[in-house]
Amino acid sequence: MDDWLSDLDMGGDISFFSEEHPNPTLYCVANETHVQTGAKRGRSSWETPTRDHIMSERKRRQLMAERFIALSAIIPGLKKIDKASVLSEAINYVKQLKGRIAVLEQESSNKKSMMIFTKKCLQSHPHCEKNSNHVLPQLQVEAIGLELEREVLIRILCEKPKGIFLKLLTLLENMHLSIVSSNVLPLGKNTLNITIIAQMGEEYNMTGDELMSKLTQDLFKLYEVPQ
Amino acid sequence: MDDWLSDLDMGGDISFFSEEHPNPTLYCVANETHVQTGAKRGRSSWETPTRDHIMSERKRRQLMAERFIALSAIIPGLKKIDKASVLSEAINYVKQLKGRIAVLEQESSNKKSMMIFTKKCLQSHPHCEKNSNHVLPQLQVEAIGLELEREVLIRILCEKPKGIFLKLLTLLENMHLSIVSSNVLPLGKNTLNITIIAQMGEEYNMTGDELMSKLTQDLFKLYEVPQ
DNA sequence: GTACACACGTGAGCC
DNA sequence: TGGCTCACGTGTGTA
Repeated sequence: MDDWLSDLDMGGDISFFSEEHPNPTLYCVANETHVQTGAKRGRSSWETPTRDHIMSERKRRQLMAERFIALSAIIPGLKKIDKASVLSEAINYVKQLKGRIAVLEQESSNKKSMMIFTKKCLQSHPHCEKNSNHVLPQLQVEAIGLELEREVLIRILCEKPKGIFLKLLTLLENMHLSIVSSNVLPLGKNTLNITIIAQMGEEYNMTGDELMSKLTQDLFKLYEVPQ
Repeated sequence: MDDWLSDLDMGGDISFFSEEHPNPTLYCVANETHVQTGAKRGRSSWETPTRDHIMSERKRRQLMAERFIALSAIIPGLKKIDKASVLSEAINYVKQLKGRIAVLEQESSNKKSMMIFTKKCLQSHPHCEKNSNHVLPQLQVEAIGLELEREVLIRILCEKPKGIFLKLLTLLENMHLSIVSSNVLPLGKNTLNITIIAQMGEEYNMTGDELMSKLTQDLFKLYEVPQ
C-alpha cells in the first residue's frame, strides 16, 4: 500500500506549481492530468481560479493528512495504519478511555462513600485495637472530652479541603465551644492533622454523641458524603 | 459547505452502476466524467477492471465517511463538523481524556499508596479497669503511616509524665525517624496531647507493627506497666 | 495478477 | 461573488 504517512513530505505533493520538480514521476502524473482536462475544455487550466482551486484542495488534503498522522500518533498499539483503520481505532480508543474514566470515577466515588469516620465519644474506650493495614479514610473525626474540666480534645485527620479549618472553628463556635488551643500539621502531601482543644460553655451541656453528631454532620458535608 | 454527514445515504453514491438512478443529477455527473475519460483512452471505461476499481474506491470512501461520522458522534461539543476539524477535535479529546485519566489514576495511586498502618494501643489505669468506659486511659498511642511519603503521624494522649516529650523524641531518633513537626497541647490539668510527624529514613524499613511495638514498649515503661 | 490504499485534479454545493 | 468542503473517478505504488 501507499505509505501515506511519509507521502506528506514528498516533494511531489507541493511541487506541482513550483519552479522545480524534485519528483519527476509525480510531476508527470499531475501534468498529464492537467493536459487532459485542458484538452477537454479547450482552454488552459492554468488559469487562476483553477490553479487556486487545486492549490487550496491540495492544502486541505495536506492538512487532513497531518491530522491523520497526529491522530495515529496518540493512539497506542496501532497495527494497521490505513486511514480507515486509524479512524476506527481512534473510535475504539476514545470509547476505551471513556470506559476507563468511568471506572476510575466510580472507584473514586465508592471510596468517598466508603469513608468511615472513627467515632470516639467523650469517653474513650480503653481497649487495644489490633487493626492492621487499611486505607486512610478521607475524614476521621475523634473527640475526647473531659467532663470535669469541660474540655474537649478534637482530632481530625483529613484530606486537605479548602477552608476546613475556618469552617471547623466556626462550627465549634456555633456549638458554644471556645478554642483553647489548636494546631494544624500536614501529613504527606494531601493530608492534614488538626488538633483542637476547646472549652465547653458552662450553660451548654452536650453529650459526646451530640457533639460528634453535629461535628461529623457538618464536616462530612465538605466531602459531600451522605450521612 | 457540503453536508458530508448526510451525503452518505444519498442514492447517487451507490447507484452509479445500479439499474436505476434515483438521483439523476449525480448520475449525469458521474456519466459525464466516465465518457470523458473513455474518450481520452479510446476505449470503454466500463470494462470490468475499471468498474471494480471505481466500486472499491467508492466503498473505501463510504467506509471512511462512516468512520468519520462515528468518530464525530462520540466527541462531545463538536462545533465544526468538517473532517479536518473532526480529526483535530478527536486529537484534543483523546489528549483531554488521557489527562483526566492521569489525574484520576494519580488520585487513586495516592489513595492506594496511602495504605497506612494504624495502630492504636490504649493502656488504662490499672485501678480503673472496671469502669473504664468513663475514664481516660493513662496512655494512648496511635501511629498512622504513609508508605509513599514515608511519613508517620504519631498521636499520643497521656497523663503528664515528666520528660515524656524528650524521651519520645530520643526514642524516635533511635528508630531513625526524623521529626518534621511536632505539637504538644495540654488537655485539662493532667493530660497531654502530643502530635508528631516524622520522616522515616530511606535505609530503614519498618512495618507498622515494628514501629508500634518499639514505641509502646518504651513508652509504657514510663508508667511501669507490664506489657 | 490482483487487491488495496493513497494523492491527485475536478465539478459541484453551500454560505 | 469567492472561499470553503465534499465526493468523485483516476493513475499509481505496494503487497
